[in-house]
Amino acid sequence: MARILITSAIPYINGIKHLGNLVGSQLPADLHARYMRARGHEVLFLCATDEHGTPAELAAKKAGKPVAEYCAEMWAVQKELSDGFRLSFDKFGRSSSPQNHRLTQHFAGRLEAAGLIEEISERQVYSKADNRFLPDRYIEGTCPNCGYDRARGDQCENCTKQLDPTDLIEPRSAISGSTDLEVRETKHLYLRQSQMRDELRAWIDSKTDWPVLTTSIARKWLDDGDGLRDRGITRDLDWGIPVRKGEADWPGMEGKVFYVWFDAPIEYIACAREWADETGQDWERWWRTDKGADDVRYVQFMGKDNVPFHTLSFPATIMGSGEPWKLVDYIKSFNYLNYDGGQFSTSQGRGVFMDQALSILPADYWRWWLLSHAPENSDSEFTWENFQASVNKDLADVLGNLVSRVTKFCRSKFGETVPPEGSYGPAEEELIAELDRRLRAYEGYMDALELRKASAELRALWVAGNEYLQSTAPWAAFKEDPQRAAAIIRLSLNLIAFYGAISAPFIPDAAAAMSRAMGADGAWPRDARTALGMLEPGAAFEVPENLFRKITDEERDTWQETFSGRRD
RNA sequence: GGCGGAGUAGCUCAGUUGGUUAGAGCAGCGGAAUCAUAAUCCGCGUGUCGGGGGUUCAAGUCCCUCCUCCGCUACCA
Repeated sequence: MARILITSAIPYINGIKHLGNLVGSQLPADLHARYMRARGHEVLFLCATDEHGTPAELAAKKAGKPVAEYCAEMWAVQKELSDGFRLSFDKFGRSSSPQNHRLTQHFAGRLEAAGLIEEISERQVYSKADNRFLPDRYIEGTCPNCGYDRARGDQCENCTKQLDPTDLIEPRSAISGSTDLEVRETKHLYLRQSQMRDELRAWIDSKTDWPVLTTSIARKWLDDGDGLRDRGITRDLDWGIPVRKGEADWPGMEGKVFYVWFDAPIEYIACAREWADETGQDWERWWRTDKGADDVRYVQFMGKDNVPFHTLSFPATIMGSGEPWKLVDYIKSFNYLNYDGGQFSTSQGRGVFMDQALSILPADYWRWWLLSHAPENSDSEFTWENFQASVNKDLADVLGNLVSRVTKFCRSKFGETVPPEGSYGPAEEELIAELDRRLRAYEGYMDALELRKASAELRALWVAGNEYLQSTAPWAAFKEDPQRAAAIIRLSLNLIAFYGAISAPFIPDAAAAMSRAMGADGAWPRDARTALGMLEPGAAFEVPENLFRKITDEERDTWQETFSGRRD
């Protein structure tokens, strides 16, 4: 038994996430957490909302609420949705927690003591009307290159030219439209990541088993241009973690807060403290290698856009502290899921969002499709036709119908108890051999975080049940040899319990229904032979409701139309 | 522009260090069965492996070049 620490990239507080966000981090993390728990490992699975930054402030303003109140409400919304998708976090925390305030300030103090913080005076655009400094992308104006009148301060979307806010002609605030802007001097703290370049590179180089996607992005940042650049870790905002040097004030930094990308990853640790404070558990044995965490395996899940922060900035923070914090052991990163020929878009409301998905169909339907089509090797695409086909075929026909035909046949011929008559023969031996072979393959893929292959193997395990049933044909055997039919059905009922156990990481609700109907505990099977002899002959079982319903062509067409456009 | 990923059957995708007739699921066609959510099972794949060139006894798999799509490009998170 091992101890596994799992974190999912923390979703930004600003609004409800779409399925592309879900499949790139939280959902595969949950699959791994559920699987590892089922295999008997001790798991701590953490996630949280990422609450600081300009977008949160603006969203709160738009909603007409104080930002703290807005975040608290949105946290509750996201929590409810993650529960709805059956994400089994041990703690769903908040980056605005007191624990994270203390820890973030602590890290800043340590980094300062280690000489890794530098104060830099810089000039930034300030909007008097908005009473705030404006990040580059919140400044709009006319592009000096192509004349596009809605170019942003960081880049012109029309001609793709990289810009500096001061390049813009007639710059205005993207927030209020005000042109009353001025450049002001402001002081910020920079994390001197460049000092740690060699250390970071050596660490990345040691991770030979990481996905290429992960390491190539990290190396690109290490080597791009003059190499890894220092990074500002403070902002002139009201909402955030006040800049402090550990417990002490930070002269000259009054009124400033830490930048979200500094405090957000630290929330991974703070979240464990939130969990510990609530449950009385020990968080240090998960996070401090001097206090028991040296044998923890730490796995992170994220979309590819988050990789630089998890391979460089956060490790730099941890290494630079000089304290024995646990570093990540494996980073599983994902490409993007596209939506029906284009991108999912939060700003345009294009695609399916978590709340909408659950209002249409239960979590298992989405979990199955998303996990079995996870964008592991390249971007992948969601289409309603594909979704309908997968759900109907895999879940309703192959798995759901198998449960239905077995339990209903048994009820009509033998009653709702496990028939004790008859014994297993060659057909059963053959099935057991195949199930064992496939179970081992399935476990191997799950261990290796090969999601698509794991799902294909699980499906093949379900298919093996149909093949067995088809070839042994208990409905025919019943006419001449009822005992033989009884043995086949007894095995098949055990098979349902077996599937209930091994399917749980993907489709927890249906799997629980299968286990419950068979009176099984859902424990991971040791091997097929043992698993297929688990149910007590003569024991009662229930015929469950159909596990999955099918998606009709009409529904598919309706949904395709509904979600093609704009949300709200 | 730079960096990275991808371009394989109608669709979604697999294809270890180059090696026998390039695979899976879905869809399609034919058949079996009728316990079941008309659900299952069996059989059927002549694909310029994006184009071109090269290395090799042998390339989807290595090298060069071109084309197309996508992502990132660092104070949005």
